[in-house]
Amino acid sequence: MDKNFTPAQVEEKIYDFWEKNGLFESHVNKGKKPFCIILPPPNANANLHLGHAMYVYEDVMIRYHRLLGDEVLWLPGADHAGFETQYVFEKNLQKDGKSRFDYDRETLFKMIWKFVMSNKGNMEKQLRRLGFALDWKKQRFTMDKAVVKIVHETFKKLYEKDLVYRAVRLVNYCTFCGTAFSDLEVVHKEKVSPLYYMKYGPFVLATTRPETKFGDTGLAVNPKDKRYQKWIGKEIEAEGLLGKFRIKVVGDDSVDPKFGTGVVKVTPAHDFTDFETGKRHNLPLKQVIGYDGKLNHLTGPYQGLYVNQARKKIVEDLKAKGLLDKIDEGYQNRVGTCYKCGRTIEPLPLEQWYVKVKPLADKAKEAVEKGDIKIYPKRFKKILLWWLNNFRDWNISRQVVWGIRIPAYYCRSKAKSQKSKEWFVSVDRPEKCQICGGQDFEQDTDTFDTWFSSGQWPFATLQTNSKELFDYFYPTSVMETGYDILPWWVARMIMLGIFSTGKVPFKNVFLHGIVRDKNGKKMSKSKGNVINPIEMIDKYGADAFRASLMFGVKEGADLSLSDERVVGMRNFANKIWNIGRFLEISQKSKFKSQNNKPKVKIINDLGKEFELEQKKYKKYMDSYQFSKALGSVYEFLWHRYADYYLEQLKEEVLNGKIEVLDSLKKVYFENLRLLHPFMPFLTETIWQVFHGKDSSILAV
RNA sequence: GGACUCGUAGCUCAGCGGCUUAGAGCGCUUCAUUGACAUUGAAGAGGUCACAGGUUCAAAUCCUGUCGGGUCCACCA
Repeated sequence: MDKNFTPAQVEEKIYDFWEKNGLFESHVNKGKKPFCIILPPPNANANLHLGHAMYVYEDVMIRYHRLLGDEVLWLPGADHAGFETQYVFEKNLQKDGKSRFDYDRETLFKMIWKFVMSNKGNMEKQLRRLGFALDWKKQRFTMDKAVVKIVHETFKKLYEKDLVYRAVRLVNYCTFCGTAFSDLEVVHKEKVSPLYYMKYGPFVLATTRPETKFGDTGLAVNPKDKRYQKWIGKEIEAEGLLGKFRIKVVGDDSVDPKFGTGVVKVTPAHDFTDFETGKRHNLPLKQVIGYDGKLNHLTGPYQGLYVNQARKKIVEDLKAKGLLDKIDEGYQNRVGTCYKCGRTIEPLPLEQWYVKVKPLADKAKEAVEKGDIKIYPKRFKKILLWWLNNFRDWNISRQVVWGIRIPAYYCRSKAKSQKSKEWFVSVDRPEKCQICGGQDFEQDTDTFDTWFSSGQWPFATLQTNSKELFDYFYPTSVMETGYDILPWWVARMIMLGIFSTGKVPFKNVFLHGIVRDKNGKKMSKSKGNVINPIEMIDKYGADAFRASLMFGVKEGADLSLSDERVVGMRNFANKIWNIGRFLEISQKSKFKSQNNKPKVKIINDLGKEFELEQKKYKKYMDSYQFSKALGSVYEFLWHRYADYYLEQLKEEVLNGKIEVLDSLKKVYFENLRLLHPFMPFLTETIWQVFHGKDSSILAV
């Protein structure tokens, strides 16, 4: 053995050895206890980041259970990540001076497919570098034909059970990204928005969005507000920028008499609250802003202006016409922005597919409350239940090319004759219209929200492998992922999993924290504090890097990563290596006969202490306290075994007391097995030094 | 406005189903060392456990409040 452990020399070889010998593979084995984790599929559009490295928690569980002798499956995969990927791809196009509008749908799709496939390969290589014991033969991609089929079937089943519907509502639309989003993709930001007090006939009313005034179809006051009661139900006449207009006044409880002047303009097509108010009072929807973010033909001279330009111009014109009462410049409110590009979200009316969430959430809630699914750390249970209680219906339509196209169709000839589309849902493209016999179908051009497909991941991956595999491993044992996607992914997997299979998708949820920089700051490209996991592996080895993500970290808490942390673990790895080296050198040395008695008591103490360590370790591992498990091995091997016992027994071993050496070796090997889930490359390398190149610590 | 979380050694953090001198990693100080390892060993310095009350024989640990970070959610136009 060399003086130091050099990870770069062994990691690739060892991983190949594992993979070639099928040590990560799993089979249906009724005689053994199944243990299964589905890897959260990384997006196939970029390199792995530290969030993915945190899946090391899964590898720890997987390898631990393999060593326990369970039948273990860790199933890898990749997510096409619809909008996200298209966004990344468009950024690349931009560098070449192109945009998505330069290509037709099919060409664009093909280009992205190619892009994704090359990224996917790269991503898989990187997962291997982390040492993950994944069963590659069973890997899946969310765009695999068989997976897509399942997604289609789920959609159809939801539709048939009346849990999916199509409706015109206001959606969260990003006019830059060109698509609608679900509520979760909207980030509310605190902003200073001037509050404009405009004159509306006999009233003055306050608004932050004067440019939507052309879409006003009513005014609202609180019915209890004595100042305005007499106007309720009447139409008023007012002077506007496009001349005189008449507008109806309604009474609505949602109006706060203390805000502004107590009078609100109702713009049902461009404000979520107003949309609801409008519905209550039958006010028409008048859309004056287009999906391109510009004012439309209903706005006279303002047509063609972007919202911000229009606002400026309109305020000027209002002033000029004496229609502006005052401006409160310091007003603060929260504005919805696009989580991706950061621009203001425009609420716009659009017809979309919605999942009726409540019935699904109720079942999910029951499963969580009953304990069919356990959540670790337990504080997240409350948060999950909060979400399940507060989800609104889920818009799953995305105006994006890259994704699973929604299998909904309408018959063109029928649509023409009836002037309205009647949608129907079909897993495969229909051949003939069942009503008019027509064959000219138009498929919905939208694709599914990525989370709609990834929400089906646990059962889709298993079912597309084989029925036997599904029956054996489902519900899976643990879902391990970052707490930041609890509502996006975990909650939806539970809802869709129960809906589709009648069973929970996993029995336990373990959530890890976010990796931050050494000062506890969030990593971001703009701050320049992003750490690349692969670079850390190159520098210190995969084992040291992996251990540094867990050592001394409370489960579910955020982690501050620094080089110093990894160095500490690199040193630990080297220490373990050198214990092995010492034992190896000792066993090679010639044994001289000895007269003095071996130090029996110390050896017995070592044995006892090891037993205690083993018990602690097991307790920690079985209760998801992996950091403590690692800590107990660290403490024992370094500070007890090496610093104390080895120092005491060193001379005897070097002088050839073979029974002492054997006891030391026994405890050492056992500890290698305890450490293996955390530091697989190191422990396997040492194992093979003592047990032969063809042996594996995993195959004992 | 609601919820969650954190405030412990110079730094990053454990400990928090109450009980001995409050811990780790890194950093720092002194010493040691030519055959396991300087990616080492030994010894050590360093903390009013944010603050104020309360419960208790006993609190960093439980409760209440205050201050200060962080995060998530929320249709105040």
